[in-house]
Amino acid sequence: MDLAVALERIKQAILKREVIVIVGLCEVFYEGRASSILGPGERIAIIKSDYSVLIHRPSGYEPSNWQPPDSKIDLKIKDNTLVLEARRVNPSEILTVIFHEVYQILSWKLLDEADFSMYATEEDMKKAILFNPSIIEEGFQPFEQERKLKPSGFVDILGVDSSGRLTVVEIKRRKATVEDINQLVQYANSVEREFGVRPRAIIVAPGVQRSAVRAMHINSIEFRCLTPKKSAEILRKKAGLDRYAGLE
Amino acid sequence: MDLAVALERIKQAILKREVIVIVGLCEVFYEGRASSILGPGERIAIIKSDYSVLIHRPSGYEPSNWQPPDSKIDLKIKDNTLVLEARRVNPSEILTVIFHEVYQILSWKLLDEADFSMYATEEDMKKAILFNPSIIEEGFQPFEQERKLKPSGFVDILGVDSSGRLTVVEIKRRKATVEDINQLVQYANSVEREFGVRPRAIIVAPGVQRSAVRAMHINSIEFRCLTPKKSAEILRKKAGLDRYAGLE
DNA sequence: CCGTAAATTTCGCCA
DNA sequence: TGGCGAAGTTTACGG
Repeated sequence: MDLAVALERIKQAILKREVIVIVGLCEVFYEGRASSILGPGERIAIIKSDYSVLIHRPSGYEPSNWQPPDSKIDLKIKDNTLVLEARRVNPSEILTVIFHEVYQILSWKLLDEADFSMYATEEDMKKAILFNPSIIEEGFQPFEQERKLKPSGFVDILGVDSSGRLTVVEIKRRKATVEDINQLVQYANSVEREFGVRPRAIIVAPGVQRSAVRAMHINSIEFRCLTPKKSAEILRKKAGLDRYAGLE
Repeated sequence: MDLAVALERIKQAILKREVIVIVGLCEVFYEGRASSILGPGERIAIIKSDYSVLIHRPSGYEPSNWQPPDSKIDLKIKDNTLVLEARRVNPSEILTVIFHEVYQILSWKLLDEADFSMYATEEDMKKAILFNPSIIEEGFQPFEQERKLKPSGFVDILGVDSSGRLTVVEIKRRKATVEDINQLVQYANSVEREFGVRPRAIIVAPGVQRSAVRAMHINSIEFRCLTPKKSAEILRKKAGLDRYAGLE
């Protein structure tokens, strides 16, 4: 495909706020927070309506190179190549794609206003515990969420157990790591400094990594098993009850 | 575009190990480690040669949904829609894309064997320090890298200073956070338990977040400023010297 | 704009 | 295969 024609085609599509797919033989250079060089190869470049740029190789989930939304896009012909530059400031970064050949250019005005809903997140686990605190243990009463701690950090849930003892709850949607345990210990320390009493500290997660079990026991951290999926089920049941209540 | 034709076109392209781009109006469902629902909208689906699948909305750097390489891809016509399923085991996950309309299907056999080279990584920072330890301080002598610690974690560089004192070095390519400081404190504790002496602990990074400065001073962590870019320059100079030595 | 933490994080290394 | 940590992580949510 003639590069001058390609350039004009891309410029028009950008003006029309279309999503553009460019297929061709290119080299890619990136300079910014890091630097990278990718030698010649056949790839797909995507310029989205929000001026984000993606370079995808024929394999792999991740783009080899990219520029996030609102990058400044420049196009030019140089030395019989089509040069695509996408710049960003703060951090100052530049992505340069040099097309030696362009096989095809496609563009579409795409309309996509749909909501994206995600379930079984850590947030859902927290909601499930707040809806049914006995997941932690019988008599547990949450009284605060996302409490900011003195030096830094946030407690997921702060509450009291059936005997009135202050309890710190940390939630993870994946197996708890030694880092997670250390973090919870820090949080418990902060809470102790602030409240003047040593709180119970409970990690809620689908499991605990083997290497974290030691740290858990040493620091008297307790564990409750809860998966994101189970939490989502609890919330679905709650939603059903709410709807039923609404129909009465 | 006729959906039966679209289906046949995609199947053929998969057999030929081509990279496929499908543009159309679709809904997307994901069920696995989490769940998500994305209502109808116009998007680009990409099936790569390695059987990874990406769903890209008209904006944003990240795909709204995806399946990593080696997913099992199934296609069928159902209720006047084209259904694309990409399954994965371990973790068990399924991505379902329901196309109500397919505007265009494109596919190419792409050849891309080029090496991807990244510079100014944390690894480069470590190499720069090992090449020129005076970056840490005059007389610093590294004697081990990536030393495994007892409960968990790795020390980037272990060495001795000019007075022979054991020194732990942690490297970060970005401003050090309070989490990074805590991690280094844990590492220093581990090293102290193992060697029986309290080591110096130095964080090497382009800077320290304001909130982390307190934690740094409290824990007697020292700071040396080094950027990934500066490290890459040092390594380039070294490469130049090596080449020069080779020519002599 | 900084700080903090989640993410279907992915990816690569190494035991 | 699982653990471990980096990443140009990105993104979202506060203050």
